[in-house]
Amino acid sequence: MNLRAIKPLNETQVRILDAAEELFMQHGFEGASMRMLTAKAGVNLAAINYHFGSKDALIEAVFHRRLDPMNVERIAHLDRLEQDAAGAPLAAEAIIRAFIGASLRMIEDARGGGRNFIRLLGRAYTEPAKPIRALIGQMYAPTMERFKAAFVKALPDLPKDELVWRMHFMFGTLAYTLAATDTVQLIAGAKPEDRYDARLLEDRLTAFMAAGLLSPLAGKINVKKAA
Amino acid sequence: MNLRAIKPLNETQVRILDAAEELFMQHGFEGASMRMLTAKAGVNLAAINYHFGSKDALIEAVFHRRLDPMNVERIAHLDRLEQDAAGAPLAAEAIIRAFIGASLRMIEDARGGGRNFIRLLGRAYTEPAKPIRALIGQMYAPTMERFKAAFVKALPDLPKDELVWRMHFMFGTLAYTLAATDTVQLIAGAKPEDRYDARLLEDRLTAFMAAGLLSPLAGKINVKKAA
DNA sequence: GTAACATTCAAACGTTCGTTTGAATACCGG
DNA sequence: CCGGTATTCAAACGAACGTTTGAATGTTAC
Repeated sequence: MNLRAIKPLNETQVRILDAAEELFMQHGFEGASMRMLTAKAGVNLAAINYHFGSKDALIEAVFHRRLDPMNVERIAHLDRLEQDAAGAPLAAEAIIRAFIGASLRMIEDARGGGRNFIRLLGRAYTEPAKPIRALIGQMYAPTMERFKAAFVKALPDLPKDELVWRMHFMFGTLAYTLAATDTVQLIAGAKPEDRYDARLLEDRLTAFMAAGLLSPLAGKINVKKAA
Repeated sequence: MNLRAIKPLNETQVRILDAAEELFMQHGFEGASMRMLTAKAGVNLAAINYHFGSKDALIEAVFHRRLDPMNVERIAHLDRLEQDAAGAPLAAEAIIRAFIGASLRMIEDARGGGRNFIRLLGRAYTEPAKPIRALIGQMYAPTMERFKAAFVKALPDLPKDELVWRMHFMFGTLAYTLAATDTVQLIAGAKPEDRYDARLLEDRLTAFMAAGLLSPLAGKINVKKAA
């Protein structure tokens, strides 16, 4: 699908990618300048252009390094589930966990850059710059198709456009939860320390999403074109 | 609560705010330059600094113009519901509608700038720049407290920290849905034209959120500190 | 050891950024 | 009609932006 990971990264490239992950997360893609990035990485200003070509290409590389393996893992997980089920329909909760588990496990990578990337990713979904949204979109498209097919099989009675909407809502819930840093504190006395208890968060997210996905049809909804 | 709306806006200020709403939504706060903004508004480059003081102050003004009345409306709606109920507990769906209705109704303001603002708002929740997140946070804090109290009364059996998490998830679902422009098309053959059928979208969102909010406790979740 | 290549480095490139200035014009109470 | 305030305007400010350059340094192969 992508031929990018075939050439291994040297140390300088890794340092740049790690710095970019953190600074893009903190300041956004435009807000993090080449000088900030190279200073944080401890490399020369010209190193990014030398190793990646341009700032935009660096942004691409940041996403490819983490997102490609993440989506591979998601699909592999789903394949395994279906194989074990041997034709029987999967539980919606299991499909949801196959999708969100890859993200949440990376959050536990506390000292590595994984957590930075996950929060960056949550923000990228609503990034204004078109090229970035397009990049994210094309990186996710095959995974989304795969999971949509799995949901269709698991929920044969749910109309397709209703499913699309509910997948959209689920995706939003996940994206926002990953991106949000201090918004929980808005609502109440937050305990940021257990936001990153990935196991607990996965349970809560799965319960919320599954309930929304399986909620009964209102009946009214399907008359939209009959009027 | 805020003393900003007391001085009426002249035409130049309104033109600037409208242009800012659209360009901030399309390009982000850093991506939309003073020259772009003033050109779109049809005013001189110096007009923003003259009328608002700085670009950052303009950003603040953009949010205050729409968000303050929106939160006033939300709380008024909730007050009315509780008054009509005369002490009886409210349905969770009704509280949810009181919150999301104000946003969704503004989407229907098709030719006005309301739709632009709503999509901008959806993005601002995950904005990297700290001052902007802080601004949004303090503008929302009282409303959040008010709605949290309403949910507590409506769902007395739901543990408080569980409620906070579910409110967080609901907020994310809404924010992402408002911000998303073409991400739905990721999932399947999307029909962007009915994304802005606010009535239908409100039904779908309410059903999804209410199901998540009311989903049964997994039991396991509460053992987190007992272990 | 030296030629060939890869990488790092300091410096500068032209452009665009947000903001400021001071003169020109519009508006308005007397 | 005039004096004073409010607004608009063209021009310029210094700073920061992403990128390029060419020399210096490291690395590898023979």
